[in-house]
Amino acid sequence: MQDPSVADFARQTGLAAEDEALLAGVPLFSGISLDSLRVLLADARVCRRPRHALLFLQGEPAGHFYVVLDGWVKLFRTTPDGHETVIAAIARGESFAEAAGFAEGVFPVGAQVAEAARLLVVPTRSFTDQLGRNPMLAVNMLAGMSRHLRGLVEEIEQRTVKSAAQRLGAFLLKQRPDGRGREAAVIDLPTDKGLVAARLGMRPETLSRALGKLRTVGVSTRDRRVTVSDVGALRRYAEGAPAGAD
Amino acid sequence: MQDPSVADFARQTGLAAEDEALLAGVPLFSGISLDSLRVLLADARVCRRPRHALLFLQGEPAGHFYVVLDGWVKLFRTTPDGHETVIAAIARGESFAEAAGFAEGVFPVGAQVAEAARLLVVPTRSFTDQLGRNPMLAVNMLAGMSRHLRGLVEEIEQRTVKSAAQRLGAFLLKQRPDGRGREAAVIDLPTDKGLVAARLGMRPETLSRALGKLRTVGVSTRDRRVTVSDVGALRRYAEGAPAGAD
DNA sequence: CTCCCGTCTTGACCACGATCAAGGCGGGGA
DNA sequence: TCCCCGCCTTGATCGTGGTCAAGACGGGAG
Repeated sequence: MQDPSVADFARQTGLAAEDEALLAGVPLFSGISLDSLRVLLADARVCRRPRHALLFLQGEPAGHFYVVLDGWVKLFRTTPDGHETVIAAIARGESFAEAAGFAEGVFPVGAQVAEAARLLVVPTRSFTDQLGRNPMLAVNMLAGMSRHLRGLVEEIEQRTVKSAAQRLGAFLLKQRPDGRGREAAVIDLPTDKGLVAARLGMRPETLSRALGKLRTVGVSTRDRRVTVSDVGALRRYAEGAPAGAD
Repeated sequence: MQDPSVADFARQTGLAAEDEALLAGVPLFSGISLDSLRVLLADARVCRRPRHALLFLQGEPAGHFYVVLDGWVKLFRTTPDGHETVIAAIARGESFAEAAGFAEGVFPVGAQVAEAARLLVVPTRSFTDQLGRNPMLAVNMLAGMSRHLRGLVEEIEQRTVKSAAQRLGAFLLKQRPDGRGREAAVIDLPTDKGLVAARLGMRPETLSRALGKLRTVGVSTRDRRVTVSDVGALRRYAEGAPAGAD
């Protein structure tokens, strides 16, 4: 029972039905109804990019921003002395270069596909046009952003309060395809360990050692495949006090 | 040569002329013209509160948010085991509880005046009303917020890359009343050292030791009075590599 | 098959800041 | 006047994670 305009929306943008649920969950869009989202994103388009594809370079003029529908994207900055530092690793269901969504400018970092990706590309122009036409939409978006801002700040600040192993545990639990459960689980890391480490704000060596520590709570690894023998125990460890995992 | 409406604005809100410059510099309002700000804040009011005054408690319904025009405000959360932890220390020229500005809800933390304060109180209702009436204003605000978000994240992340002493140095330089200069300077800490430590994300003991380290670049302390013998040297230290301050 | 290279792991070491503990100093009240 | 109680400083110790260095492992090309 679909409104024809919904079908149009899907056809024009290239979005699959299940993508809409994902979009509704993007932090940037929290507080915006699905109907409003369809209006806001009428001119957005889906595109696919293979691993290692360059999306844009630092300093390039920006006329659009992105939502990751699938895959991973790496944001990086090229240091004066040549090599690149990873600024962030963007996962499915997250947006990046959002600042380019509200005002044109230049991209402050470069972006490269780390795992073959499906991306939603949103042009700045039509996005701000629609926001200007729907004032309450803009206000809702402000509300969502300020909530998001608080969350982000808290998350980054707790990088000091949670140990590397705990953060890794929380990350693993987020990757579980099936939402709930208490028994065993097998998780395939969504990207290579180096990038997972960057995502968690640690060095690859530290990630390796963190995986080692998690062995005491029933986590074993082979290449990218992680086996959790007791999800409940891992959850308790990830949320509990940094030290004693008894 | 002042527009009469400007005078009205000042009379109604209780804002002094020099406060407007401060407001224009508030991160939340970056990207909004002064004229628009006057509209947006028409229903805001200035109030004074003495040291230790409680502004609101965690969980209270929120119908307004604040801008600090003078003084300091401490945000805290009361832990289950009784005593409070400082979440943030808000300085002159910063806003807090902004999330309450876009949608009513409850305050997620408590707020107490740490140094006698002049505050601008902005009612949620009239604020969102005005935003709804001026769509481009909301869009500009979104642009400002997303820029601010990036800045905030970067600042917090560099808590890992800069040492405690460097962060303290940068903080001291920000406190200088006179903008530029290379010679000596005397700086009075804006609040007690415990709160300064919280502001910089460190323990009081660490602040004390950081002041000790700064002695090697010509910084001396007596109570709240800090004397910098060579501002340039301090700046170089604060911005340079974490280690060798030779 | 062998060589090479990139990814990952492991070990040794170190710097930083948190924590615990012990005092110094100063101001306010009885 | 004395005492007490904040605030601040200083010392000793410790856990965490970054860094440097050395291999292990696996896949692809020659």
